[in-house]
Amino acid sequence: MWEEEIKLNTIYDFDYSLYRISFDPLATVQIEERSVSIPLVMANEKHIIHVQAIGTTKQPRFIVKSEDISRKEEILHYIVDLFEWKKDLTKIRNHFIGTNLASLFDVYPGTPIVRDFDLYYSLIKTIIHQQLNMKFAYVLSNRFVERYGENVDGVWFYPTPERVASIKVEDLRELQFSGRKAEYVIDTSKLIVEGKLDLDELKEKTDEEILSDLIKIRGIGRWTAENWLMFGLGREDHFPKADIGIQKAVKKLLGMDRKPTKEELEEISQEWNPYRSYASLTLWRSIE
DNA sequence: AACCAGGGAAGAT
DNA sequence: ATCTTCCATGGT
Repeated sequence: MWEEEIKLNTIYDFDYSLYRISFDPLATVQIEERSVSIPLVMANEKHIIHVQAIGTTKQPRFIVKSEDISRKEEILHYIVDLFEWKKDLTKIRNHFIGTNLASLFDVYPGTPIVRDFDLYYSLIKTIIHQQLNMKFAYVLSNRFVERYGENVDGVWFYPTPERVASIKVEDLRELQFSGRKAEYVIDTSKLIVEGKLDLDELKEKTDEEILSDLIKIRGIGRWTAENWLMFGLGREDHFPKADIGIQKAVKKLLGMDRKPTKEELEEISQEWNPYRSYASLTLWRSIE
């Protein structure tokens, strides 16, 4: 067992991270204790990492704990990367002073990109959630994880690509996946197992390269690819104009009586560059 | 009961 | 290239 205290030199609203993570009913978030237990597979070993906030948005401090002392540095590196504790959110908030999002960034300072714990999880979850309301989306996700994933000491480890590649469309139909969605999930997993899709390799490429690579895969469109860039990789400058939540938030922001058009979204997002992902996060947050 | 949901593919123009 | 239709199922 080891434990490390970490102090940040930026604003950072970790309670919002916990809130977002808790959208997933299978996530092990303790809101009162301000902590989360995170599953991490490293070199085929399963680790559980406990992260607890002990500071404030203005002065963020955390305690990170886990078991395996021999992996301490690697695990800390993963956590700092996952929660983006080296990003300067103060600078990013300042970028929005004087823009059309100034008031929202005033209400919600230090909103981080809340990244998914794992690249494969992020992609498959996004495919499963396509076109579904959040409630049913998580019902499907949970059935999927409970049937094909693994629970260790109360923490769920997401199904592996190998496991998912071996299941059949009918198996997922039983969980109330549509046939099409079942194909997308299984076939994408097969691509990964066969080495035709390497998410860790993709990570090194530019946003544009990743988008064009992912969109070639059946079942992955622009919305899914952009979501993966944001929530899988934490890329800073994406504005998912196709997302219904974003459209609603902009409609509310501008007091419109209809959804904004693509052109209008393009127009108002210009001044957010190069931090459009943070603008998107804050917009989503404004309607949650 | 009708329309929507943090879409995408395939077909039609 | 851009617009429509279909897919599939629960939520409101």
